[in-house]
Amino acid sequence: MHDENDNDLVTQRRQQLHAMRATVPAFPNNFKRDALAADLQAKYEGKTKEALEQTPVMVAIAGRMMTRRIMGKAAFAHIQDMSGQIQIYVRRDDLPEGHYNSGFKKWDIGDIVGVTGTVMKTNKGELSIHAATIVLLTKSLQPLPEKFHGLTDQEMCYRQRYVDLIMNEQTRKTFKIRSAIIDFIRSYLSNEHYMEVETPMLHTIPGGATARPFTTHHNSLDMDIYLRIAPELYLKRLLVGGMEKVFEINRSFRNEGLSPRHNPEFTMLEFYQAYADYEDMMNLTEDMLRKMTWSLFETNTITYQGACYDLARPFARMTVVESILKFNDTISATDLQSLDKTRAFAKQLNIPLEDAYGLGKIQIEIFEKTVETKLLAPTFITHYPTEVSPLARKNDDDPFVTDRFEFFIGGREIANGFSELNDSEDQAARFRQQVEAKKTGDVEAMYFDEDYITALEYGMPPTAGEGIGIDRLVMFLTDSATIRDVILFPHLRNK
RNA sequence: GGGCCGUUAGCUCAGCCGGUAGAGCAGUGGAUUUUUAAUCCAUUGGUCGGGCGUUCGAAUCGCCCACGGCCCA
Repeated sequence: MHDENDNDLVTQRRQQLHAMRATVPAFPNNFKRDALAADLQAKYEGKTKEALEQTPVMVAIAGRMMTRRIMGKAAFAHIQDMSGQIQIYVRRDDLPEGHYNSGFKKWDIGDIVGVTGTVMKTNKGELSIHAATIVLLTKSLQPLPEKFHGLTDQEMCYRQRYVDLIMNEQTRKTFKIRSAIIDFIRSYLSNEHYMEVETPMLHTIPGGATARPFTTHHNSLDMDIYLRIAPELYLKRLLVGGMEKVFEINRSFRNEGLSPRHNPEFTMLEFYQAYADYEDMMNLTEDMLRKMTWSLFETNTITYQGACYDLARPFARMTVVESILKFNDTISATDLQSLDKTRAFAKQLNIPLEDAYGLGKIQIEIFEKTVETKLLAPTFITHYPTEVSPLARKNDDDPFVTDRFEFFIGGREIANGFSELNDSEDQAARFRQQVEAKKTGDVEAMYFDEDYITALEYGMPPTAGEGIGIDRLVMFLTDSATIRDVILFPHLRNK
């Protein structure tokens, strides 16, 4: 930010900084801390004021000054570091000459300081550091939001996440949990002997999902390329190569609208396991989520947006058709076998239909409209129509559907998995259907990926795979209403 | 895409039957050696999101636009 944009508060602070530059190194980097606020709280909270006075403990802490109360020749302030906050007690006569009046008293809330001193307790019982020295490590030029209400403007929280993180404990907590979730996934899969891999984000043929890609251009090759919409087809090439258990925690990109559940870039876990089927994936998912919640919260009961979810109980399982019947009294199982009757029912629900839609696609439209948001308790929905599952293996008993499931919790899709289609001839036929759909105007339909077919022709073992939406999972486990609350820098329009 | 709500000091918010903009916190000056939303006295600070219109006069009424939020598709 330039001087001409400064308000009075910034101008004052800039003047202080300029005055400081003239006398001392303004941004020193030689202060070594040896303690974190939360560790000190944990270690010394139980000690009495007297005990701490009898055996003084010297520590060095550093962090941002969040509050300050000056009472003449003594003052209190709170210092915030990555672990939490701790109070400091600063007395003029206990500091080197000049440090109090010409230093500390002139600094501002928001400044980053280093403090050495002894651990003490105040008369009111708050653990504090009695400062022996205090140095300014970084001058903050921008004033922080008000101490009591903090930053509440959601737009500002997203646009200036750094301020949100400084001010809001809940935001810090959400992203700590996000990190812990990803940690847990890595260790869980690693423990199951999965190998973490990295596949391209720049794709010459976007594939692995039905979605519109972002397009960009490679200058020296003079070719259009796409940001990946999913890593699936590359991961399955690795299965052909003999990597029998792989996973990738991937950023994928889809060129679609923004919503409380959609960000144009999002994080997915995809994992694949040879000699497994979709039921193995469901079992793994159930086990992993149960252990995850226990590992994170030491409970399997999760509160999300006021509702309670028990992940200890077995997750429900039902087919797409069963779920439609459960939530729609006015259509029968036989009707759902009939294209005409199902189409009429969808029209009754005001679902816009294309002529090209077959029975399976219409069933899924009905499912999304009437079932999805009602799947609150953890539920696997299985037997997705082959028409809408171009990469999934057909069911042996009923080729109209595939060996596929999606997982729902809180009315929201979290995961999608299936027994993989490893019949190269069937896959080629499915791709051709997708290309036809694209010709008739389906912008989300897939391209024909010849190299992927070639890979399958070398032989991919029977395999099952799954994708889990990490952002949505984090939303659920952090009680966040929107995806923007679980992405550090969510996409917003330019102001 | 449609509907509703919001945008006023650095932050959190009043003001909205039109009559020259206010509080708290932060800041500034002063008092204060155990405070914790510290306290006490004094005080600075605003293109009222942007534009156009109505009017003698618009933060306030109307229209358009931008950004955000919620709901619906």
